[in-house]
Amino acid sequence: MSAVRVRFAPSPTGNVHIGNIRAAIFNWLFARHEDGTFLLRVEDTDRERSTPEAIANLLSVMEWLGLGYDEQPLYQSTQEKEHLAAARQLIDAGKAYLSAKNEEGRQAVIFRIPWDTAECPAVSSAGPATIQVHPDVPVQIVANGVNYAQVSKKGKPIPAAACLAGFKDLEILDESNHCIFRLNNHIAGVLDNDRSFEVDNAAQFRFTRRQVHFHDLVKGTLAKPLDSMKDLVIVRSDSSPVFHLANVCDDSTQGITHIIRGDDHVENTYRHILLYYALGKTPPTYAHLPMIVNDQGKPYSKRDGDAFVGDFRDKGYLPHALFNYLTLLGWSPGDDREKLSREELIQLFSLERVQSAAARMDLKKLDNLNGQYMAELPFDEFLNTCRTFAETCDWFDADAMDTDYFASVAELLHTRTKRFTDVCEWDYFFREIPDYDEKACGKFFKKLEVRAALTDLAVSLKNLSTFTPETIERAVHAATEKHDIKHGKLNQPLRVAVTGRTTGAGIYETIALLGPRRTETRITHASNTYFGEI
RNA sequence: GCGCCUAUCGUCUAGUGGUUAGGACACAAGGUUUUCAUCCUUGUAACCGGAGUUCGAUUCUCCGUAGGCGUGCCA
Repeated sequence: MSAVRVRFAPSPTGNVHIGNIRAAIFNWLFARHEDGTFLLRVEDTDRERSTPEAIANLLSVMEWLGLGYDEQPLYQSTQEKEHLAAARQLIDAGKAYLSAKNEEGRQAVIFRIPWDTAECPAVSSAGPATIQVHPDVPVQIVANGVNYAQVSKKGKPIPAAACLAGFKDLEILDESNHCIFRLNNHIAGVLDNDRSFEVDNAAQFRFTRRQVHFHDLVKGTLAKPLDSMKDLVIVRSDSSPVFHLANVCDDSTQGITHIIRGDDHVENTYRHILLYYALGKTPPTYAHLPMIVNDQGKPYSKRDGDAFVGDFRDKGYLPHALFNYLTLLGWSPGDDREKLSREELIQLFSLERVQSAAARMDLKKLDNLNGQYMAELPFDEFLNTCRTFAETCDWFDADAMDTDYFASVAELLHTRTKRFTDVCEWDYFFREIPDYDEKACGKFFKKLEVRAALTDLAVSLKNLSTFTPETIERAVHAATEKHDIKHGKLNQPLRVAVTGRTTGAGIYETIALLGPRRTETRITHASNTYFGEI
């Protein structure tokens, strides 16, 4: 086992989303490829929204997809003491401070983006910088940062704020370029919260820009200037730890070496890295995955019901088909292979090959892949799952069901089933009279000779001594010749007369399965109902 | 507004400083199947725009454009 330790850290607040589970899959694949450890951490600190049902759903979805985790899952709610201790540590070290009191007289804990970055190798200088400032709005320099107004293109003031650390060596200049304030002269007092300043008539900031940077395994080297960051709340005034703190603490205690997550977290990463160093830890390696978007190219929202993993299971997809399809969203093995076994995926997976643009779900392609997996499913397994899905269909009658007959239907349709929900369309095998596609009836029952041939067939099929695909084929052939119909031109009318529809398995096999009685009844029904007047 | 990220057929993607820019899904045509589906063959279809570097740019750089993410006492 290698030193690699990764985790999937969902918050159990409802159904598991497809984008989430894709992150889980990539973590799992990376861990297995590296012979490392894959952990589950349940971020259940949102007590209002985290429910036992959601946790059960999460666990069942992971099991369904075969995403086995190593070690016991860590429930974040059990770590609150550790989180608060970390906050205490930061306060004691002067790296975090308390907010102003709220109405109830309580205070939040705020992490200060560090002014002194000596111990933080992720911060580097980006050279001198200037920002235009609107003179109408006084610049405030206080313990929790700098408040000022930028100048819009139209010359209007736009409120802005950033952490103190963003403005190393800050000089504030007035409109005639005179320096009217030097932060370095006052920084100690400001940080200690003894001093604060309000500077009028400021026109420009001149300072040394510093930035946090890290190397992302997917996106390369990324950086963010400190003057676009603000100090952040790490413990709310009700004493509950905030995501950023909890996340960093737990990743640290779980010994996570690689954080693989959606790229909506890129911006958080800069803050997390700063937190790691402030806590005396070294941050892990990061890899940010592109988002999965809906067929409109938009981010999935709660309204995209299709996006829950459980829905794919309910819609009759095979877990490995979904798994395989999801690996192809934002990743490829580098050659033309697409249908890949789990072993192949483990062997081939690498974060370096992950795409950085968002990927769209293509349900058609998923269907195709699912059909491929479906076709090679062992028949017993196929049959059992068909049975489960059939039970949800309105035509299914558990008491009256002939299991051998059901199995024969399943066998006949096995290779043409793309999803298990297709089973519901097998209704024409089980109803006495199926629903008829009237448009198809109009089209295929038009010719007189076809009607006559079908009427003949109702009788000749009924009188067959043995009722097999071969004998049926001969009977159809005979009727075709007798009524001077071209080869094969009776098959579709016959199919419509017997099944009500234009597609299905081979028609002889279908009729053989239905049996002589039902066949005759249906042809007669079709004749009476749809042949109409001459 | 500001910061960051992204951009190859309709979709998922491969790929390269010089290629007939490859594959898959979808779509279309033909073939096999006396029928349906499968299957086989073929076809339609892409380097976001503009500059620059270069003998040569889809590939490198810059500027646009479009989209995404972030800018919370949400996660």
